[in-house]
Amino acid sequence: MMSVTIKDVAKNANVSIATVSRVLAGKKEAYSLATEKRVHKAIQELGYKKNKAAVELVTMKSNVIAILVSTPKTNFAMKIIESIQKNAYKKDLSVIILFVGDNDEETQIKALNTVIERPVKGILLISVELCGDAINLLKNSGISNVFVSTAMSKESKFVSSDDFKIGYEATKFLIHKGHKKIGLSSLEVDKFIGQQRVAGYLSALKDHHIPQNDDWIFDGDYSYESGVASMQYYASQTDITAVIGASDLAAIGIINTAQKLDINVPDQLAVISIDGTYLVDIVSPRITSVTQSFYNMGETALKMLFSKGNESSHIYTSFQIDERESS
Amino acid sequence: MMSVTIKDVAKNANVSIATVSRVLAGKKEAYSLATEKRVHKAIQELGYKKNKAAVELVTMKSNVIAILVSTPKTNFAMKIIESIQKNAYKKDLSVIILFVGDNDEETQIKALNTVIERPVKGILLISVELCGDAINLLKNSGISNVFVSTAMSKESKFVSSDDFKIGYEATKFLIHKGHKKIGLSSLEVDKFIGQQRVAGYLSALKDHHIPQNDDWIFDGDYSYESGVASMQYYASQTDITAVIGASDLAAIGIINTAQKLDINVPDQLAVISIDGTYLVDIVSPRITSVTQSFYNMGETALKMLFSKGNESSHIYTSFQIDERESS
DNA sequence: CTGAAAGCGCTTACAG
DNA sequence: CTGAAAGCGCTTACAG
Repeated sequence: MMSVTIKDVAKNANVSIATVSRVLAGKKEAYSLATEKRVHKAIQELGYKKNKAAVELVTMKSNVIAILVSTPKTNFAMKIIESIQKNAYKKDLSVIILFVGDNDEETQIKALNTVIERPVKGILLISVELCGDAINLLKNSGISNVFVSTAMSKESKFVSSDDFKIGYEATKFLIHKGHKKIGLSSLEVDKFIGQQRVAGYLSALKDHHIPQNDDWIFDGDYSYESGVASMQYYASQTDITAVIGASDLAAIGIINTAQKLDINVPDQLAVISIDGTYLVDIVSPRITSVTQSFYNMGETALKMLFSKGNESSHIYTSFQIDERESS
Repeated sequence: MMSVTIKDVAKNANVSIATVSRVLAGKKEAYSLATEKRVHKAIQELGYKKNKAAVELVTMKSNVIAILVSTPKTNFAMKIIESIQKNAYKKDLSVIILFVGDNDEETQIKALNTVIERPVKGILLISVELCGDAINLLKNSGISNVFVSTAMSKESKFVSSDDFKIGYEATKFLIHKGHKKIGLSSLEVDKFIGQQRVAGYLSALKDHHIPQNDDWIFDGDYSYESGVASMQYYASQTDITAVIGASDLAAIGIINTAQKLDINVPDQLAVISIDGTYLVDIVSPRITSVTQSFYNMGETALKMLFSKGNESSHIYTSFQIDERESS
């Protein structure tokens, strides 16, 4: 199928292609009303669509932004994507989405190459920690980029919650409820976010003069299964009375396993989750959560992508604690 | 930042740009090993990346496929997208994702225009019913397309579950459990999928000589809230003993509301959901479901997109009933 | 095995 | 207000 080009429109409207291009671009001063009408009529008649590839080639830029997102173990990434998508749409930006493995250098490099091969306007990376070579590739590309939800290194732009503060506030909340033996479950303790939350957790304990216990911190991957495993462990090896689930799904795993073990939530075990997606409201008991503002996160990331200046600006989006039935 | 082009590589490797192009394309017969090595070395040194926009312009095709997906009310679309994404990745295809309103002609047209403006290889439409003008736009574009999860009209390619059969089998399952008063909740009764499921439901009742009752069918939109509303209605206006939730979320809404009303699931009310995503396993009671094969659906859709021939081929992916605790 | 050249569909100074 | 022309970075017959 031969598609209709700017030439066909020009011929039909009896003007030059330059004029058609100007009308298309809306350079008002550059053509008469009569011309404009003829061109629009021709476009209508022929069903003409601009060829973006040609435009991108000649202008060396595009209105495409790329999202790299790690294959979901949790469910919040979708919310961020939705937010980015909606806001991008308003600004006439197209969105390319690529899933990458979280610690998989090969897919990271491949995805980045795919993206860099076209003149994308910017790259958003949602909860992916980039491997060494991938970081260099991204830097050398010179393409504006923002890390979302996961803070990378100090030299990159990122928007996320303040995970230290999340760890601190979640812990403080449980302490104020009278708990002294508090678990911290299912986070990746050797990754940036995990470290921040652990640090915040420990800091809260310390500030309240509560002794810490390494056995209370359960390494995991934010998944439901990880929550299940942690609860089995906690029940058999510890005497905690409260636990912070590092994600909603992990918290649900904890609660379901507790119920199976005849441990009443919240009476025998208080649970608070981190994330606060719709899941916390549809399970029973409804889960008290540290609720992150994912929608705002996506919106902010998009703004940062186009903001001039500081290449290492960090923005923390707000979070709040929503008390429900599990604590 | 001036990026490096094929010219730079040619100069560095001391060959023509035609040769560089051939090496890049891997046309083995067309260059010597020595040349190949020099070119690859130059590419390495300069950090050259092909400009996709130029390639697309000259070849008039791309390896981009577009996904239009309706703004999620349910949670299964993500599974389909994940599947498409993974399989596309293997075939070196990039994926553009656009969210569109379900009955929103404006966003549908805008999204389609965005997509058609570049030489995309194909368009996948996940659970979106296209409005009239949008349908024409898609057809006239001449771009290969497949509807996923929602069957459109008979003239388009689609892959989905057989929703008549789903309605039939879900109903039969409950009948075999001894139920005669069976609700069908939260589906859009005036859309294609809803109609199919209703028809299957009625057919199963008829085949088993069970009288139908219009009051048992509750119009909705597959959402959690819709499930909640239906249960309030059923409890006050009907005496059903079993109900089919049109999505997992709807079923969860039904169950949570039943519990609030002191109606025991499954003893006083049996519940079966349609979808069978991970949600059915993390709530309590775990929900018996008609489990659709979303992963397979995405995979199949991608294959259909590139299959020659029949422009109106339909493929039904399989489903199964998984009995759990809610029935 | 290799290169010169045409051409893909646009945009944008430049000249009028 | 308008057009002729150069050029974006590639691919691919064509000719050798």
